[in-house]
Amino acid sequence: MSAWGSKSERVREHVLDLVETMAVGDRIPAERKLAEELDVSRMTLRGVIDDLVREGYLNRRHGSGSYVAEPKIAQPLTMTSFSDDMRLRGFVPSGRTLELVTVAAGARLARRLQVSPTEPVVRALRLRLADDVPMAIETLHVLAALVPGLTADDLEHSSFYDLLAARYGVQLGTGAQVIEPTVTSEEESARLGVPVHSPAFLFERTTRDSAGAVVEFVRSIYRGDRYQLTATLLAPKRRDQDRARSGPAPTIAESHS
Amino acid sequence: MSAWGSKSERVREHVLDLVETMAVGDRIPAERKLAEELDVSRMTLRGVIDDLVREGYLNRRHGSGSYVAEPKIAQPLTMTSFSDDMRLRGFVPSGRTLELVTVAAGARLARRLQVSPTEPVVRALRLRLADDVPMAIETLHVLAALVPGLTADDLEHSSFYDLLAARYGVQLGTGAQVIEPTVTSEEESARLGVPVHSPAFLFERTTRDSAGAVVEFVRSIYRGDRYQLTATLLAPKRRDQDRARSGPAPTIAESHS
DNA sequence: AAGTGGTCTAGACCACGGC
DNA sequence: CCGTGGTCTAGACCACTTT
Repeated sequence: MSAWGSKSERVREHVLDLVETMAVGDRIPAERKLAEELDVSRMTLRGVIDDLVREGYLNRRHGSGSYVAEPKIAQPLTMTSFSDDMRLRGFVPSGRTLELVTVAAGARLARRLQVSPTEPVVRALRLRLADDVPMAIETLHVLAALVPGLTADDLEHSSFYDLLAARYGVQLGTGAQVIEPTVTSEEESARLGVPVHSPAFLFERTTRDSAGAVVEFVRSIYRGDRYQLTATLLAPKRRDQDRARSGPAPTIAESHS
Repeated sequence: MSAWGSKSERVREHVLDLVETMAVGDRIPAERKLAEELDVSRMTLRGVIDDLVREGYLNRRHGSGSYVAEPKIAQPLTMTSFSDDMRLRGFVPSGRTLELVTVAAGARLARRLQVSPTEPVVRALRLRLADDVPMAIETLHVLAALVPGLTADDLEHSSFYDLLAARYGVQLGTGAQVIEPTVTSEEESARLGVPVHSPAFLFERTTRDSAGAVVEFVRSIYRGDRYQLTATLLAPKRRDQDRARSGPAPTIAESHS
């Protein structure tokens, strides 16, 4: 996976399109057949299918075939915005921008964003709703220089990550998110419509672009009565004895209760 | 990856051993060279290295080489027991079994374990400590028939998963873990040594064996002041337009604050 | 230019599932 | 039995990094 016009990319699109036209549980064509149809070697097709299986689109059954997977109840958490996440789960996302200001980063935030403390930073406070029910409060910090002309309206009507890509040409790389349990403050409780000191998740996310530069720092409070995390644990690959390192990483997913 | 004596398995062990003798940042031999040394094709070796990269042992640099990766600060969460997790992080794990009884499953638990409500079930209540500091309270449920002769002492001196494998011949498959934010009850607070209503994680884990049968149901309370979760988000694979499905799953890891 | 990983090929044989 | 996925091969050529 890398070059845009690579054979794998093209095959991936084809197979993904195919999967989307099929029903859950349907068997996709045999690898040898599909590879020939798409004019690639079987190994190339297998690489693509391997990815799709890993991503949860397909299941393999040795000796039987590859089948369109059940859409996960708990969708994997991707680096999408809240909006995309909610849509993925069948909710209508919306948001209200409670605050949108440009301020100097300050010491703490400057360290997070890896910039000078005097660097102008856009701080946006957003209430996030799913089906018009408050779900989370999000505080977004992003370099002002990176998003000239950003308005509250932008944030309410499109995914911030879409904006970053489409308008500002920022290609996202990896991100790290720390998750802690917390309880809501009075202000948070009022905004979320939950009792004070309700259990909640605190998410702190630092996102980088594909070059490794910090793009944003986001602090979110998710109400614990409507949000849960689901981790799928995989059996570790056997190793004759334990080492100082660990096995395969499990996946995590968000879901609603 | 599957058969025990497969070439990939053997190669994996070799490369993993090699990695462990090298320092972080060292470059491993070139693929062509290493493949020849291990008497496999380059493609086979690449498959193994792909896995190791995914698992965080190695980093690849196109045109340069593959390098021993920095041990992750936040180790990936594997299907290990609390004991192994703590050891992995440099703590000395210990535990006190507060209760070990055999009871009828009852309606709720029977559904979780997928057995009859009258089925005898071992319930163990354990206090988990890291460096002698209470870290979590764990309630373990497992079919009594699966673990004949299990004693409180067993649970204090060895990993339950090790026990399952070594003494009872249970091979673990996948597990699902739901994570919610909560606050500690008075009893939990007392046992963990934290103020009442402290933020905490509630973990509910259902583990299956390699055949898909439910092995255990575990409910754990982790104190939120000493435990946090870290999710590594991966950039989604590009798709010309958004579809009803999502991209690659991120990894999650536990770490201490 | 030389060396490295990235992609792809056109086969081969094995292991499992279902008819 | 046959069709399926699982593994593996011995190359080829491309793209990138380093010298």
